Amino acid sequence: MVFSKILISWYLKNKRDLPWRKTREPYRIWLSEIMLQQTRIEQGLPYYNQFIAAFPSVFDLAEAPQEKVLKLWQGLGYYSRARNLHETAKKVATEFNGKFPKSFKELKKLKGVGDYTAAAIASISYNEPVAVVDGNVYRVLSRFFEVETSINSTAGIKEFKELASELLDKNNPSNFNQAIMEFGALQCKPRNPLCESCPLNSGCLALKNGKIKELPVKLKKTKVKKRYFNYLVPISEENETLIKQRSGKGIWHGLYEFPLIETEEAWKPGVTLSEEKINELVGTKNYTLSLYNEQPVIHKLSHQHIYTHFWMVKMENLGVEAVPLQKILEYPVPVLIANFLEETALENYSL
DNA sequence: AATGCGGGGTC
DNA sequence: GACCCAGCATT
Repeated sequence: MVFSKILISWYLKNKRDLPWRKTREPYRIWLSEIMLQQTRIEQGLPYYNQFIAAFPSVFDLAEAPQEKVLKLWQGLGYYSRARNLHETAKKVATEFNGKFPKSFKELKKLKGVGDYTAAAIASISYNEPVAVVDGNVYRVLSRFFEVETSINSTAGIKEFKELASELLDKNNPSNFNQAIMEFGALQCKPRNPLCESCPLNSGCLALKNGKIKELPVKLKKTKVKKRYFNYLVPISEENETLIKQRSGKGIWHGLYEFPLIETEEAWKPGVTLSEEKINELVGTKNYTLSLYNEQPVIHKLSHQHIYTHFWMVKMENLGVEAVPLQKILEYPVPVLIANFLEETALENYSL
């Protein structure tokens, strides 16, 4: 039997019941694909449902304020996806009359839509015969064909794309693409794949040669950088605080946070913060400072470990940018801040 | 070609 | 602690 036939047959029997599998609407397929980039289905699923409920059409998404989009995205990570999502929605709504481009080539021009996502939308929504190559595909193909080319090398990317294209069932690109990904997620898992029950085990070269654990090959380890954050949590007698939107290229661009003092070194017991900087950030020298947590909260991201101290800063009043404590839960914030707000129930705070 | 970008799950 | 997840944009 042919590779593609076995996969599709396995898929039809084993596929999960997922909301984006009940439609071919490009809007819904696009939304699901953006959300699932580098994201597990279990993590993305509730976000998808909330987005569809809040924004049933691309026009609804286009018309929403950015803050509302980011708030719904809060906790999903890689926030540039949400910003690009919104920008693309506006473009599709206003320039394309709400219709998504109808080919791989045109889809790829949309912001946030790369090779994988364009292939996924084109094949699933329009039956265009273009093969997807995601982490699942790399794993399945590298194992079955015992390909040792690194999946994050230029040569590897090209080789796997060509291999996937050859194998693609051109009469059923939608099912083939979803089948190979679902197969990678459920059967040919990264760790402890289910080889005994695998419908492809008789032809799998890595299994035959004992190379399952070595494949796929991926070069370079990610090195983790340590950072030291001191958040000032201003609280005025009016029960107001300060919260600002992050900008620039770094993490959490577009999300809100308290005034931040980042240091090069870890905080040591007994050390306090520079009066000058506090004055600069909260706009007064008349404040009472108290450290909220002696033990740092360690927030772990893929490439950074952020050692965090929160400092309560009490003062009489804040400037025109002050935000009522009751409003802070409306802002999109990093999980690090959301956890702090959850723990302190700051919106109910009063002096 | 290399790097940065989140948060959560698994082992 | 290391690796991975329906990747992409930028440099």
